[in-house]
Parts: sequence; C-alpha cells; structure tokens
Amino acid sequence: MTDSRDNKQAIISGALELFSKKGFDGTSTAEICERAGVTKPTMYHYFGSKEGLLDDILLIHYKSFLDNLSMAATLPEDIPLTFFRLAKVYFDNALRDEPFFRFRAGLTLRNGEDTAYISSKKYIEQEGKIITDFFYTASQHIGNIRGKETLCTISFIGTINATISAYLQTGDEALVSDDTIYRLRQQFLYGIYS
Amino acid sequence: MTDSRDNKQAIISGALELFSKKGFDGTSTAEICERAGVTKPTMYHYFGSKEGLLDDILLIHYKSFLDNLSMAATLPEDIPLTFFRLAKVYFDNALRDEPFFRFRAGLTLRNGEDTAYISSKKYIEQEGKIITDFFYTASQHIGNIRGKETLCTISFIGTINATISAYLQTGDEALVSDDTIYRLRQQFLYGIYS
DNA sequence: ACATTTGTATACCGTTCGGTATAATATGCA
DNA sequence: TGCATATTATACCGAACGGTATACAAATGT
Repeated sequence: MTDSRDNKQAIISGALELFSKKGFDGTSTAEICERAGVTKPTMYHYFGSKEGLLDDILLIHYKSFLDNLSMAATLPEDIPLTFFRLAKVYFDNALRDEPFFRFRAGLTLRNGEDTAYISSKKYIEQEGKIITDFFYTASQHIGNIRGKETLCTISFIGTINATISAYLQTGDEALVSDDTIYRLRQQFLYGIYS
Repeated sequence: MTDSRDNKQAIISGALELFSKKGFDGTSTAEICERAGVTKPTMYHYFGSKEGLLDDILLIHYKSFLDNLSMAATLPEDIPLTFFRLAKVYFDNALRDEPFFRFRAGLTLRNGEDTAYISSKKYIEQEGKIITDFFYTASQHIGNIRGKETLCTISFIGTINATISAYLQTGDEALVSDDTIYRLRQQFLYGIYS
C-alpha cells in the first residue's frame, strides 16, 4: 500500500491549486482526483465531500497563517515593530504558499454567497480581528488614526494583497522587501489619514 | 406583450448581481431566469448561451467604464489632473454600479482559468493599458517612478479597489472623497517609491 | 496465520446542469 | 382581417455533476 499521507497531501495541494485558478465551483471532483492520481472513492474516503475537502484545506492553511499573524501581534504596544511583523507574515506566507494566497486574495474583495467565501468567512473575520485589534492599540498612541481602525484594517489588507499581487505578476522582488514595509508603515501610521 | 427591453435588462442586471455575489460558475441559468421573471428559452433567445450573457454584460459595463477611463486620460501631460480624473472614474463607477465593481474587483487578484476571468481578460488588459500608459507619461516628468510603471499600475488599481471596498463595507463616505484621491496622488507620484 | 483496519478500484446512482424542440401567443403591418 | 415576425411557455434532452455501494488489496496487530 502506498503511503496514505502522500495521496491525502496530493489531493489537498492539487485541489488548492485548482481552486485558486478556476474557483471552487469551477473545479470538478473528477478533476481533483485525476490531478492527484487517485479515484473518487479515495478522495471521499478522506474528506467525505467536496466541501469537506475545502474545509480541510482552509483549516490547514489558515491555521498556520493566523497563528503567525497572532504571534506577530504579541507586542502590540510596540507599534512600529508589530506593523512590520504583521506585514512580513503576509509577504512570507504568500511567497511560501502562492496558491493559498491567490485563493485568499480572490475572496477578499468578494463579500457574497460564493461557496468558497462562505466557508472562508470565519477565517477572514479572524484575520480582520487581529489586524483591527492592532490598529485599536495603535490608535491609543497615534491620534490621527483614531476612529478609523476598521478602514485602516481593510486598506491595510487590501494594499498588502495588491502589493503581493504586483510582485507575483512582475517578479519585482523589491516589492516584497523590508523597504516596502517601511514605506507602508510610514503611510499607514503617520501619513495616510493626516 | 411586455416590452422586450424590460426583460432583457432585467436578465442582465439580475445576472450581474448574482454573478457578483455567487460567482459565474456558482450561478445557474435557472436561477438567473427565475430572478428576472422569464423562462430559460427567453434568456437563450436573447443571449444564446450562459457565456453569451456574460459577454453581453461585460461588453455593456466595461465599455462605459473604459470609455470614461480613456476620457480621463486625454491630457496625460497634466499629471496631477489626470491622476485625479482616473481615480474619480473608479470611484464614480463603483458608486453608480456596485454589482459591477464587486464582480470586477473579485477577478482582479485572480489570474487563472476561471470562466469569468477568461472572458474578462481582454477588458482587464485594456484597463491596465490605460493606467500603464498614464504612468509612462508621468514617469517622463517624475523621475522616481521611472522603470516602475507596471507596478505603479497594479498597486494603483489594487489600492483604489481596496479603498472602494473599504467604503462599501464601512459606509464611510470620506473614503471615496476628493481628499482621499489627493492623498493617494501624493503617495503615488511623489512618495511611495522614493 | 489470521482477523481487522485502512486504502484503492470498478462501476454505478440520482440530481442538476446548460441547452433546446415544439408550439402557443402577442404584436406590427398589409 | 390576416399574414409575418418576435417573443414566451411547456416540456424535455444528453452530459456532467457530486457522491456511493461493493468488493478487493495491502498493511498491521495478535
């Protein structure tokens, strides 16, 4: 018997790549299985349903991402440091796991009834909460963002994602460098809403 | 007989709203017809296929959007003015036609094999060309963005869309005000890459 | 050695999908 | 009025979808 974890992992990573390119509804279970080199009963043996597979994918990838975000925000009073760390988690995660970034980013601007969005909603909200909490802490020391914590959050995530997307399209590594983070930090904390 | 344009328009606007919420692949033709109050043969009489309907929707909405963008860029040498006008087209269009914005924005970060993305690709490229052309003109007068025209384009579109999305979620009208455009302009032309 | 668990393959099911054949109905024009 | 042209409704099609019953093969624990 081949190692079961190989097949399971092949299904997960292959499916995520397909979802990120063609969307959840645009990808068939047959396609997922063919790409992973398994048959449908094998996939249903592991995940129970197409949505179960999606849930597993989201759980695994979001857990690592959100854990890293939370760890980056353990010293929220050190505002410049925390901003830097948070942005770095976004960059690192996207470079290490491009399909997951594409999948995530494609959902961020779509707040509707898309199957994949509904399943991702709770994680997107957790992500938002971590960033919002940080901006609330920051606003206690930096007056000009007070009252704008929510919009700081949305703009922060949107701008970071746009920057990563720009890197993935152009290959310009300067985009995901520390310098970029310094500039974004300057804008968000001291410039953008003054 | 009811006015045919009513039905045709009802199908178009209803379908766009469904597509923006549930995605193209996640919306069934039966759903589209039910919402528009017509039967499937009626829809197929007008549009030939589900993709034909999508193409018509894209043609109508993108034409207006791209025309406005082109008109905003008729004086590219006046860089501050053109930047302002371009951003304003994005804001105005999104406020006037929210479903189309959501649909567009949901595709921007997803460069893959999604059905809706493939059909939209040519328009997205036209949009990109208009903005890129502007930044090339601007870079002839503003040295610090030279060589970064493509990434300026992607970041500009991404940041604008993130800002609009923030407005749609928070309802904070200050986000889509002229002041926001002034700040973005300052950042993009004189601050962000210096 | 053998029962049990785990994983895989063949073949298939019911449903929903996009799409259509047919015919009835409403309108514009003669 | 009656003909021609659009437009709509009923009813249906083949294909693809998500999902499964069954049985068999490989590993594991005793």
